[in-house]
Amino acid sequence: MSFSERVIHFVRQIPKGKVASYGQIAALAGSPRSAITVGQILHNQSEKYHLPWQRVINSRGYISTTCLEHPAEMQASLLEAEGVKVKKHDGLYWIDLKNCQWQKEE
DNA sequence: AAGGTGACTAACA
DNA sequence: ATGTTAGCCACCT
Repeated sequence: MSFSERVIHFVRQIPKGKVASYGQIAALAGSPRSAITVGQILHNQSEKYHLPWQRVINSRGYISTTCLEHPAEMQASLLEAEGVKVKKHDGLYWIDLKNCQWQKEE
């Protein structure tokens, strides 16, 4: 099972209404320093694997996509549609991790 | 197959 | 406290 497959596996486990950070997923997938790679995988694989890519954000709770095909505003509305409170501050979207971050149970 | 890259982070200045 | 920098490492070309 490759790293990307594990990433996909865990991203799919993020419950509706919650979010996780790239680092969090990377750690679950067994490579804590590969947060940025998680982003690459989501960028490339989200469509073909039907992933809830919008539930993965950076460690500060900000939406950090720079991808034109999947802009931050799209991600924000997807999250809002799931019940996640997305706030906007100076053109940046952010989520209160204290309330919305996914805590995976062991 | 090798090297560049980035939807990240944590550590500095 | 905020802005910048330098590691990171699996993915894609």
